[in-house]
Amino acid sequence: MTLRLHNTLSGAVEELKPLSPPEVRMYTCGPTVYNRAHIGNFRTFVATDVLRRALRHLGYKVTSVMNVTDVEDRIIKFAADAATDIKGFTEPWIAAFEQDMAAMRIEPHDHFPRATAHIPEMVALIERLTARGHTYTADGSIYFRIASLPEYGRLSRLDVAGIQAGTRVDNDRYEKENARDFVLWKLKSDEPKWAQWDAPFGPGRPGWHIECSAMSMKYLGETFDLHAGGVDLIFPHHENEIAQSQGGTGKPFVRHWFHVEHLLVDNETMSKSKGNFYMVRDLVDQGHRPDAIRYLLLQAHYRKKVNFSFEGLGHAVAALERIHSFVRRLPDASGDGPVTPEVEAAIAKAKQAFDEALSDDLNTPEALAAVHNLVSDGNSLLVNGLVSRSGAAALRATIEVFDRVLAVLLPSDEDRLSPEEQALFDERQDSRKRREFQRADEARKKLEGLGVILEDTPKGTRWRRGR
RNA sequence: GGUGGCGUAGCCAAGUGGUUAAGGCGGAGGUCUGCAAAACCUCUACUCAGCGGUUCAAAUCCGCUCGCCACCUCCA
Repeated sequence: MTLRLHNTLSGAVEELKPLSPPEVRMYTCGPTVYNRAHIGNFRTFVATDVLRRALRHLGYKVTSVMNVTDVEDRIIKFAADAATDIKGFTEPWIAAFEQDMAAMRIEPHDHFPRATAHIPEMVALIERLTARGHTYTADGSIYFRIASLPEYGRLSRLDVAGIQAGTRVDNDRYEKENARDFVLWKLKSDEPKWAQWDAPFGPGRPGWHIECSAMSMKYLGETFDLHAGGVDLIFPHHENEIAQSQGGTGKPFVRHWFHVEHLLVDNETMSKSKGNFYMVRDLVDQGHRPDAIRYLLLQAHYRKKVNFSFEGLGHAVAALERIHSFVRRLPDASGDGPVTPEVEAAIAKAKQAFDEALSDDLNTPEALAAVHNLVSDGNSLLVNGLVSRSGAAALRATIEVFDRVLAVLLPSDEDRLSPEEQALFDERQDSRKRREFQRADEARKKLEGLGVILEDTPKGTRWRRGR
C-alpha cells in the first residue's frame, strides 16, 4: 500500500515515491544536547517514529538517521563553565535523551551520528561549495552566498528579494554580504581549543546547518527520500540544508519534506519565562504515564497544533485504559471453536480502516478510531459469546499488528504486585470466599489507596493500576 | 508588512462537494454484580465562528467579516 504524505516542498499531499523502492531513506533532525528534551521536541520525534513504523507496516523498508547536534554556542559555553569539554558535557545529555526516547517508545534509529564525529565530512562539503562558487570569506569565517543559488527560499516560500530589502538587523557581528547569508565555518578564536578543528581554510568550528547536510548525505546518499523535523526548522535550517547540499552536489537533495506542527501548552508556545515548559522526564517522574503522553500526541494529526494539558493527559489515560482493558480480558474467552465470521468481519473492517488512515497523510487520530471500533466490536462479541479462544488470539494478534505502529496499545506485563499489595489481594480473596464482605471491601479500599483497582470477573479477580 | 495555518458537541478530535457529521473523554438512564470495577445497550452537534456567493447538492469551493496562532530571530 502506498503512503500519501504532505510534502512541504509542494505544499500538497502527494504519494511518497522512494528512489529505490521498497527502501525509504529518511533523516530526522535530532536534539541539541545541552539539557533534557521537552515534550514539544517529543511531539516531532514521536511523529517521525510513527511515520517510520507506518512505512514499515505498509510494506516499505526504512533506513532511518537521526543526528545529534553536539557542537553549538550553548554547549561550548556550558561545557566551559563546567570545566569540561564537549564530550564530557554532552555525553550525559545524550544518554538522558536515549532514556527519554525509550520511555516514549521511540525506536532507536539505524544511525545516530554526532556532529563532532563528522567534521571531516563537513569540511569536504565546504570545499565542494567553495569550488562551485557558493562561498566567501569574511573576517576568517566562511559564508554561504544565497545569491548564488536561484532556488533559495523555495521550501519556506520566502520572498528572498523582499527580505533583502528589509531592515531586520542581524545580530551576527561578522561582516556578511547579505543578511540571509549564513555561516558554514566559524572562526572563533576566543573559544576553547577543544571547540576548534583544523581545516584547510583555517581552524574553527562548523555552522549549525552544515552537519545535517554532511551527515545525511553520508548515511543516505546525495539524494534521499524523506527529511523530517519540526515546522520551525523549515526556515532557516532546512532551507539552508537544501542550499548547502544542492549547491555542493548539483543534485536534488530531498524528495519529500515532512514537518510536524508545534505542541502548545495552555494554547501558548512553551517558554521558560511562562513557566509552561515541560520535560518528558519531569512528567514521568511526577507519575504521568509515558504511554499516555504518546497517546495524547497521536490523538491529533501531526500537521495541526496540539495543546498539551493535564486534563488532556487524563483523558488520554482513560482512553488508553479502555484499550488495555480489552486486551486484558481477551484471555477470558473460552470455547474451542474456530474464529467466528463476526470476529473475522470486525478484524477485517478494522484492518482496512487502520491502513487507510495511515496511508492518508499519516492520520493517526483516525487510526486510533479504528482501534477503538475494534475494541467496541470485540467487547460486544465477547458479551455475546461469539469469541472463541482462537477468536481471542486473532483479536490479540490484530492489536499487536496495530501496536507495532502506534506502540501504546498493549498493557505492560512486567508490572507486578508488591509483596504488600499481594498480601492484601490474598486477604481479600480469602475473605470473599468466607463471604466476609466487609473485610474484603476493606482490603479493596486499601489496595485502591495504593493505586490498585480490582475487577471481579467470572474467571477470577483481575487487577490493574489506576488512580 | 510578507508567508502559512486554524475556528466542528461540555472537553479533545477526524471528516474538506453527495448515504444517519468518525472516534475518545465526560454526562444521563438501563443491564450485569455481594459491593465495586470493567463491559454491554440507549441517549448526549437538525449542525460545522458569522454573513454572502457558486452548485441539483457545501462543514467541505469562492468572497468578506470576526477571533486565534505560527514562521519571517541557530526554537522540535
